Order: sequence, then structure tokens, then C-alpha cells
Amino acid sequence: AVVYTSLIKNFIRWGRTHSGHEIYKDMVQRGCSPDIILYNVYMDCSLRAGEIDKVHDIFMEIKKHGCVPDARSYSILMRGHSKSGNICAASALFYTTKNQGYEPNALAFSIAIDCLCKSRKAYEGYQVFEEMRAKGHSPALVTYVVLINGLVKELQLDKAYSVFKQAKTQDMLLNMAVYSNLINGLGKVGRINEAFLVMEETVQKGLIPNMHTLNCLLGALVKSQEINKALECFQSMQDSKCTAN
RNA sequence: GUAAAACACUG
Repeated sequence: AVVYTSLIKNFIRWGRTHSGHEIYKDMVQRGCSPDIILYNVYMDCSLRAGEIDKVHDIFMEIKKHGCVPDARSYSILMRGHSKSGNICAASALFYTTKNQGYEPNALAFSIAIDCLCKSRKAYEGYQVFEEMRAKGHSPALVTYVVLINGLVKELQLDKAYSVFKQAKTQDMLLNMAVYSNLINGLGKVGRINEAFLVMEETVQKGLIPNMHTLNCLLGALVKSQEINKALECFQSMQDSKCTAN
């Protein structure tokens, strides 16, 4: 199985996906039993190669051949569903995994959060995030960013802000894009004062607001009819040679 | 012999 794994991996990786599939079939025909590592590699490679439907097919093969999917198998399948837009399946899978008795590790949590945010289910992503923290895992910077951006997109500003605060207490170095995003979201729901606070914070942190940031702020100000401040902001944009829209 | 991943206004 080790040899077959390597063969399948390399064929698919180098674009010879069809040969990869043939090797798998051949292996089965010859009575050689695939193991779970082979299946995980096979699914992962197919996913990267863009054969998303294949991921699901392979997953089905696992049980058919008397293997038991492990936590990684579920994570890969989840990525597949999220990539193909199968939103319901993606979000259900995380719970299925747990029901199978697997305790997700930090990576499994992160993948779940990422998939959920991409499926526009940031709310669920947030729940998974809370669970992750409760279990004592430390999310990576990207996980915070993905979640904050996802929540902002769905205008869940309370949650976004909460995650934002938590990121800071973990000394995460959030970049300007995240701040701009948050300002944008706060502006959209009319929380202009908070948008300003966030703006001031960027300055304190030594981050340099760019044209995206200022445009976000400008949009927020116009929306809340703070014309004077909008003009002020517009002025400072011109001073810093940013282009307004 | 098997892990993933993101980002910004307006249009």
C-alpha cells in the first residue's frame, strides 16, 4: 500500500490524474488492500487537482473496502464540499466527525472554521471557534482573519468585534486589511463611533491607513450623514494622496 | 508513506 500511495500521489500531482485513478483500480483488482493513509492521500491529491467530485467518490470507497475514515478523511471531505459549494454537507460534516467519536485537533478546528466561513456560515464558524478556544487550542492568525472577515461579510459585527478583541489579547498582528474590513462593516451597520475607534487604533499601532481604509471610513461617514467628518476625511485622503471613489 | 487556509472601499 505504501508503494501504491506514492504512485498515486505522484501521478496525480504531475497532472496524470487518469493514470492515478487507474493505479488505484489496478491495485484493488490485484487484491491489494488500500489503507486509510492511501485514501487520505488520494483524496487530498484529487482535491488539489480540482477533481472535487472524485473526493466524495473516494470517500465512499473507504467504507466499501472495510476501512474506517479518520479525522483527516473527514477534514478533506469537508474541504471538498466547501469548495464545490455543497454548503449543507460541509457544515454537517464537522458534527458528524465528532459524533464518530473523534476529538478534533487544532488543525481540524481551523479547517472547519475556514470551510464554514467560505460557505457563508460564519455564524457556525464562530461557534466552532468558541469551542476550539474552550478546548484550549490556539487558533492561528489566519484563522482569526478568516473568521473576522467572514463575520463582517455577514454583518455579524458583535461577533466580529469579539473575535477581533480576542485576537489582540493573543498578540496577533492583524494587518491593515482586517482593520479596513472591520471599519467597513461597522460603517455598514451604522456603528460609526466604533469605526472611528478602530481607525484610531490603527494609527496607534503604527499601521498606515491606505486608500482602502480611508474609502471604507468615508463610506461609513457618508452613510451616517456625518458630512463634516466626511469632508475632513476626504481632505486627509487628498493630503495623503489617496484616490477617492 | 497523508493535513488546510485568508484578506480590504466603490462599482
